[in-house]
Amino acid sequence: MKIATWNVNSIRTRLEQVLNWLQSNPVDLLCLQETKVVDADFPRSLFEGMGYHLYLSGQKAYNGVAILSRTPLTQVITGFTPVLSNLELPSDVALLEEQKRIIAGVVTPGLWIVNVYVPNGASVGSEKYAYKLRWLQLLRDYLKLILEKQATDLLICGDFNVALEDQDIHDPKGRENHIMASEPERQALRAVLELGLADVFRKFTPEGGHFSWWDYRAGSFQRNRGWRIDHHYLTPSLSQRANTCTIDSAPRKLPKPSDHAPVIVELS
DNA sequence: ATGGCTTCAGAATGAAGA
Repeated sequence: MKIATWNVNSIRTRLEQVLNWLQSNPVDLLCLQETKVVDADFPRSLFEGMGYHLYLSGQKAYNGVAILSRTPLTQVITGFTPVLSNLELPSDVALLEEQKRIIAGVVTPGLWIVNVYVPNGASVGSEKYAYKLRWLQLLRDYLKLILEKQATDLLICGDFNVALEDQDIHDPKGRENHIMASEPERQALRAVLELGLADVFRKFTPEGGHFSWWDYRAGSFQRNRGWRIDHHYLTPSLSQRANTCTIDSAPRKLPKPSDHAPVIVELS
Protein backbone atom coordinates (compact mmCIF):
# COMPACT_ATOMS: atom_id res chain seq x y z
CA MET A 1 0.00 0.00 0.00
CA LYS A 2 1.32 3.41 -1.01
CA ILE A 3 0.25 6.60 0.71
CA ALA A 4 1.22 10.09 -0.42
CA THR A 5 0.85 13.56 1.06
CA TRP A 6 1.03 16.70 -1.07
CA ASN A 7 0.31 20.33 -0.37
CA VAL A 8 -0.82 21.34 -3.86
CA ASN A 9 -1.45 25.06 -3.21
CA SER A 10 -4.85 25.11 -4.99
CA ILE A 11 -6.26 21.91 -6.50
CA ARG A 12 -7.91 23.82 -9.33
CA THR A 13 -4.66 25.48 -10.39
CA ARG A 14 -2.72 22.20 -9.98
CA LEU A 15 -5.40 19.84 -11.35
CA GLU A 16 -3.53 18.70 -14.46
CA GLN A 17 -0.28 18.21 -12.52
CA VAL A 18 -1.97 16.13 -9.82
CA LEU A 19 -3.76 13.97 -12.39
CA ASN A 20 -0.52 13.44 -14.31
CA TRP A 21 1.34 12.61 -11.12
CA LEU A 22 -1.27 10.02 -10.17
CA GLN A 23 -1.01 8.42 -13.61
CA SER A 24 2.73 7.88 -13.01
CA ASN A 25 2.35 7.27 -9.27
CA PRO A 26 -0.85 5.27 -8.74
CA VAL A 27 -0.84 5.48 -4.95
CA ASP A 28 -3.62 3.89 -2.90
CA LEU A 29 -4.19 7.02 -0.84
CA LEU A 30 -3.39 10.64 -1.62
CA CYS A 31 -3.76 13.27 1.08
CA LEU A 32 -3.98 16.82 -0.23
CA GLN A 33 -3.59 20.12 1.60
CA GLU A 34 -4.36 23.70 0.62
CA THR A 35 -7.03 22.67 -1.84
CA LYS A 36 -8.48 26.22 -1.54
CA VAL A 37 -11.96 25.33 -2.75
CA VAL A 38 -15.39 24.65 -1.29
CA ASP A 39 -16.46 20.99 -1.57
CA ALA A 40 -19.15 21.73 -4.17
CA ASP A 41 -16.53 23.13 -6.55
CA PHE A 42 -13.83 20.48 -6.02
CA PRO A 43 -12.91 18.94 -9.42
CA ARG A 44 -14.03 15.43 -8.48
CA SER A 45 -14.88 13.76 -11.75
CA LEU A 46 -11.46 13.12 -13.26
CA PHE A 47 -10.21 11.60 -9.99
CA GLU A 48 -13.32 9.46 -9.72
CA GLY A 49 -12.73 8.39 -13.31
CA MET A 50 -9.32 7.10 -12.18
CA GLY A 51 -11.02 5.00 -9.53
CA TYR A 52 -10.60 7.16 -6.45
CA HIS A 53 -13.16 7.82 -3.73
CA LEU A 54 -12.99 11.44 -2.54
CA TYR A 55 -13.39 12.79 0.99
CA LEU A 56 -13.29 16.56 1.26
CA SER A 57 -13.15 19.34 3.80
CA GLY A 58 -12.67 22.59 1.96
CA GLN A 59 -13.41 26.28 2.24
CA LYS A 60 -13.21 29.34 0.04
CA ALA A 61 -9.75 30.69 -0.84
CA TYR A 62 -7.73 29.24 2.04
CA ASN A 63 -6.79 25.92 3.63
CA GLY A 64 -8.79 22.83 2.70
CA VAL A 65 -7.83 19.13 2.92
CA ALA A 66 -8.88 16.07 0.95
CA ILE A 67 -8.25 12.32 0.96
CA LEU A 68 -8.37 10.35 -2.28
CA SER A 69 -8.61 6.61 -1.73
CA ARG A 70 -8.77 3.62 -4.06
CA THR A 71 -10.93 1.76 -1.55
CA PRO A 72 -13.82 3.42 0.30
CA LEU A 73 -12.99 4.79 3.73
CA THR A 74 -15.30 4.32 6.68
CA GLN A 75 -15.96 6.62 9.65
CA VAL A 76 -14.74 9.70 7.81
CA ILE A 77 -14.65 12.74 10.08
CA THR A 78 -13.71 16.35 9.48
CA GLY A 79 -12.55 18.80 12.12
CA PHE A 80 -11.80 18.01 15.76
CA THR A 81 -15.27 17.98 17.30
CA PRO A 82 -16.47 14.52 16.18
CA VAL A 83 -13.72 13.04 18.34
CA LEU A 84 -13.81 15.53 21.18
CA SER A 85 -17.56 15.78 21.50
CA ASN A 86 -17.78 13.43 24.46
CA LEU A 87 -15.39 15.55 26.42
CA GLU A 88 -15.84 19.05 27.63
CA LEU A 89 -15.13 21.04 24.52
CA PRO A 90 -12.64 23.86 24.97
CA SER A 91 -14.11 27.35 24.73
CA ASP A 92 -12.04 28.22 21.68
CA VAL A 93 -12.98 25.11 19.69
CA ALA A 94 -15.24 27.05 17.32
CA LEU A 95 -12.37 29.33 16.38
CA LEU A 96 -10.11 26.33 15.77
CA GLU A 97 -12.78 24.62 13.65
CA GLU A 98 -13.35 27.63 11.37
CA GLN A 99 -10.39 26.69 9.23
CA LYS A 100 -10.65 23.41 7.35
CA ARG A 101 -7.41 21.68 8.23
CA ILE A 102 -8.08 18.09 9.31
CA ILE A 103 -9.86 15.05 7.88
CA ALA A 104 -9.59 11.42 8.96
CA GLY A 105 -11.04 8.01 8.23
CA VAL A 106 -10.59 4.27 8.55
CA VAL A 107 -8.74 2.47 5.75
CA THR A 108 -9.06 -1.11 7.00
CA PRO A 109 -10.47 -2.18 10.38
CA GLY A 110 -8.40 -0.50 13.08
CA LEU A 111 -6.19 1.45 10.65
CA TRP A 112 -6.79 5.20 10.80
CA ILE A 113 -5.46 7.79 8.39
CA VAL A 114 -5.35 11.44 9.44
CA ASN A 115 -4.58 14.24 6.99
CA VAL A 116 -3.60 17.63 8.41
CA TYR A 117 -2.71 21.09 7.25
CA VAL A 118 -1.14 22.64 10.34
CA PRO A 119 -1.46 26.44 10.52
CA ASN A 120 1.55 28.33 9.25
CA GLY A 121 1.74 30.74 12.16
CA ALA A 122 2.93 33.84 10.26
CA SER A 123 5.71 34.96 12.64
CA VAL A 124 6.91 34.01 16.10
CA GLY A 125 4.85 35.76 18.75
CA SER A 126 2.00 36.77 16.45
CA GLU A 127 -1.67 36.01 16.97
CA LYS A 128 -1.46 33.38 14.22
CA TYR A 129 1.51 31.83 16.00
CA ALA A 130 -0.59 31.41 19.15
CA TYR A 131 -3.32 29.87 16.99
CA LYS A 132 -0.81 27.38 15.57
CA LEU A 133 0.39 26.31 19.02
CA ARG A 134 -3.18 25.97 20.26
CA TRP A 135 -4.14 23.98 17.14
CA LEU A 136 -1.28 21.52 17.77
CA GLN A 137 -2.43 21.18 21.39
CA LEU A 138 -5.91 20.24 20.26
CA LEU A 139 -4.47 17.86 17.67
CA ARG A 140 -2.75 16.04 20.51
CA ASP A 141 -6.01 15.68 22.47
CA TYR A 142 -7.77 14.47 19.32
CA LEU A 143 -5.15 11.85 18.46
CA LYS A 144 -4.94 10.65 22.03
CA LEU A 145 -8.64 9.85 22.02
CA ILE A 146 -8.51 8.06 18.66
CA LEU A 147 -5.49 6.03 19.76
CA GLU A 148 -7.08 5.11 23.09
CA LYS A 149 -10.53 4.24 21.84
CA GLN A 150 -10.47 3.39 18.15
CA ALA A 151 -7.20 2.82 16.38
CA THR A 152 -4.88 -0.16 16.51
CA ASP A 153 -2.73 1.59 13.93
CA LEU A 154 -2.59 5.17 12.79
CA LEU A 155 -0.83 7.19 10.12
CA ILE A 156 -0.95 10.98 10.27
CA CYS A 157 0.47 12.85 7.33
CA GLY A 158 0.37 16.31 5.87
CA ASP A 159 1.93 19.73 5.89
CA PHE A 160 3.00 20.23 9.50
CA ASN A 161 4.68 23.59 8.91
CA VAL A 162 7.36 22.56 11.41
CA ALA A 163 10.92 21.36 10.82
CA LEU A 164 11.80 19.34 13.91
CA GLU A 165 15.54 19.21 13.38
CA ASP A 166 18.06 21.76 12.18
CA GLN A 167 19.16 19.30 9.49
CA ASP A 168 15.67 19.64 7.97
CA ILE A 169 16.45 23.28 7.10
CA HIS A 170 18.84 24.40 4.36
CA ASP A 171 20.25 27.08 6.64
CA PRO A 172 19.21 26.78 10.30
CA LYS A 173 20.95 30.02 11.29
CA GLY A 174 18.52 32.21 13.22
CA ARG A 175 15.97 29.44 13.36
CA GLU A 176 15.05 30.11 17.02
CA ASN A 177 12.98 33.11 15.97
CA HIS A 178 11.94 31.70 12.61
CA ILE A 179 8.43 30.46 11.98
CA MET A 180 8.38 26.65 11.47
CA ALA A 181 11.51 26.16 13.57
CA SER A 182 11.07 27.95 16.90
CA GLU A 183 11.35 25.86 20.04
CA PRO A 184 7.69 26.24 21.13
CA GLU A 185 6.54 24.95 17.73
CA ARG A 186 8.91 22.01 17.91
CA GLN A 187 7.81 21.24 21.46
CA ALA A 188 4.15 21.38 20.47
CA LEU A 189 4.75 18.90 17.65
CA ARG A 190 6.95 16.68 19.84
CA ALA A 191 4.11 16.53 22.37
CA VAL A 192 1.90 15.13 19.60
CA LEU A 193 4.51 12.56 18.60
CA GLU A 194 5.02 11.45 22.20
CA LEU A 195 1.68 9.69 21.87
CA GLY A 196 3.70 7.06 20.02
CA LEU A 197 4.26 8.29 16.49
CA ALA A 198 7.51 8.23 14.52
CA ASP A 199 8.76 10.12 11.47
CA VAL A 200 8.98 7.28 8.93
CA PHE A 201 11.24 9.27 6.59
CA ARG A 202 13.97 9.03 9.25
CA LYS A 203 13.69 5.24 9.31
CA PHE A 204 15.34 5.22 5.89
CA THR A 205 17.16 8.54 5.69
CA PRO A 206 19.03 9.58 8.85
CA GLU A 207 20.99 12.37 7.20
CA GLY A 208 19.77 15.91 6.56
CA GLY A 209 19.60 17.96 3.41
CA HIS A 210 16.30 16.49 2.20
CA PHE A 211 13.48 18.97 1.74
CA SER A 212 9.79 18.95 0.83
CA TRP A 213 9.14 22.70 0.50
CA TRP A 214 11.04 25.45 -1.31
CA ASP A 215 10.01 29.10 -1.27
CA TYR A 216 8.80 30.42 -4.61
CA ARG A 217 11.03 33.44 -4.18
CA ALA A 218 14.71 34.02 -4.81
CA GLY A 219 15.23 30.83 -6.85
CA SER A 220 15.07 28.73 -3.70
CA PHE A 221 14.38 25.45 -5.49
CA GLN A 222 17.16 25.89 -8.04
CA ARG A 223 19.54 26.61 -5.14
CA ASN A 224 18.01 23.76 -3.07
CA ARG A 225 17.29 26.14 -0.22
CA GLY A 226 14.40 24.15 1.24
CA TRP A 227 12.75 22.86 4.38
CA ARG A 228 11.39 19.42 5.27
CA ILE A 229 7.97 20.20 6.73
CA ASP A 230 5.72 17.57 5.08
CA HIS A 231 5.70 14.34 7.05
CA HIS A 232 4.27 10.88 7.64
CA TYR A 233 4.08 9.90 11.32
CA LEU A 234 3.24 6.26 12.09
CA THR A 235 2.44 4.10 15.09
CA PRO A 236 5.18 1.50 15.79
CA SER A 237 3.64 -1.60 14.22
CA LEU A 238 2.76 0.39 11.10
CA SER A 239 6.27 1.81 10.95
CA GLN A 240 7.61 -1.76 10.96
CA ARG A 241 5.58 -2.39 7.82
CA ALA A 242 7.14 0.58 5.98
CA ASN A 243 9.55 -0.29 3.17
CA THR A 244 10.32 3.12 1.69
CA CYS A 245 9.62 6.80 2.28
CA THR A 246 10.62 9.21 -0.46
CA ILE A 247 10.18 12.83 -1.50
CA ASP A 248 9.37 13.22 -5.19
CA SER A 249 10.83 16.57 -6.22
CA ALA A 250 9.97 16.05 -9.91
CA PRO A 251 6.68 18.02 -9.77
CA ARG A 252 8.53 20.94 -8.17
CA LYS A 253 10.55 21.27 -11.39
CA LEU A 254 7.51 21.77 -13.62
CA PRO A 255 6.25 25.18 -14.78
CA LYS A 256 3.76 26.67 -12.28
CA PRO A 257 4.48 24.12 -9.56
CA SER A 258 3.18 23.85 -6.04
CA ASP A 259 5.85 25.06 -3.62
CA HIS A 260 5.65 21.62 -1.91
CA ALA A 261 6.67 18.20 -3.23
CA PRO A 262 4.76 14.97 -2.58
CA VAL A 263 6.07 12.58 0.10
CA ILE A 264 5.29 8.89 -0.38
CA VAL A 265 5.42 6.00 2.08
CA GLU A 266 5.13 2.36 1.06
CA LEU A 267 3.79 -0.25 3.49
CA SER A 268 3.75 -4.01 3.12
C1' DA B 1 15.45 43.46 2.22
C1' DT B 2 9.34 44.33 6.67
C1' DG B 3 12.62 42.04 0.02
C1' DG B 4 12.32 38.02 -3.66
C1' DC B 5 6.86 34.76 -5.78
C1' DT B 6 2.13 32.66 -6.11
C1' DT B 7 -2.68 32.02 -4.90
C1' DC B 8 -7.48 33.75 -4.32
C1' DA B 9 -10.77 37.38 -4.28
C1' DG B 10 -12.65 41.09 -6.08
C1' DA B 11 -11.25 46.01 -7.11
C1' DA B 12 -6.92 47.41 -1.61
C1' DT B 13 0.53 49.97 -3.62
C1' DG B 14 -4.67 43.33 -0.40
C1' DA B 15 -4.06 38.92 2.62
C1' DA B 16 -1.82 34.83 3.28
C1' DG B 17 1.42 31.64 2.57
C1' DA B 18 6.20 29.75 4.84
